[in-house]
Amino acid sequence: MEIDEKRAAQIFKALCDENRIRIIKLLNTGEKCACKLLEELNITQPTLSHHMKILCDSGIVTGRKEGKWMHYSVSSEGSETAVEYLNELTKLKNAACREADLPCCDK
Amino acid sequence: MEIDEKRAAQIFKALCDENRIRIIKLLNTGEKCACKLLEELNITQPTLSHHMKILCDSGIVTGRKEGKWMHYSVSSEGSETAVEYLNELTKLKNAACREADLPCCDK
DNA sequence: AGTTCATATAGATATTTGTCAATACATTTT
DNA sequence: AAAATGTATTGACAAATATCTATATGAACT
Repeated sequence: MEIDEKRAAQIFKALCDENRIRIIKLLNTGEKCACKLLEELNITQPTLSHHMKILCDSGIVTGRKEGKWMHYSVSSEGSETAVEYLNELTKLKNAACREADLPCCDK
Repeated sequence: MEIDEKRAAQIFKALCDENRIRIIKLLNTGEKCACKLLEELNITQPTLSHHMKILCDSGIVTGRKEGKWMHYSVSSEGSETAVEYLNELTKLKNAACREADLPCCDK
């Protein structure tokens, strides 16, 4: 897999705010509506809406509108992508893949 | 595992900048010294130093000083922690773990 | 149609962040 | 000891971000 830096940054940016981490933890046990999330977080409704947009745009969370209510849940597809990106980034490439496997700065 | 929001945010914050993603990609093929990284990135030396600090503080990268040179590599321990955090956050808890497994906003 | 309620958007603001130039620090070499 | 070299720190600044209040949008119910 080829890592697109911009896309990777977007995905991890969605995860780099404490409140968004809390939101994902709340969605961890299943779908929840915005009003439920709002009860549990010390933020205003527009702020929640802002965070949900970032989470949905990243693909990690999906939203479902039902009447007046928005229901959010963790997207298994989106989070698999995130995990793949993280694995691909951090796993050491094997020797066959390396061209630059030379001692560095051996001056 | 219990997710510490602050720690999780720190880990993912390290990954949410395009240049830091590029740095990790460069470390993907093995340890590299700062000067080598600097050659490949369109940033100044102080900016690189700043990014390396963030990456090291997050645990994802480790640094090794050898004379004048700093050698950086992806920490397998740190990146495993990151993957664990991401998995723990995004995997749906099974029914036994849920207390709140009720339809939400069923008004 | 008008009211109510849940969510989204707009605009303002304080904080955080990425960046650079200048300088300090530390280690090697002469 | 002095010069050279690689990296870290400081201070400044512009851009991005998280937050709020106020308002708009949209859907359900009288």
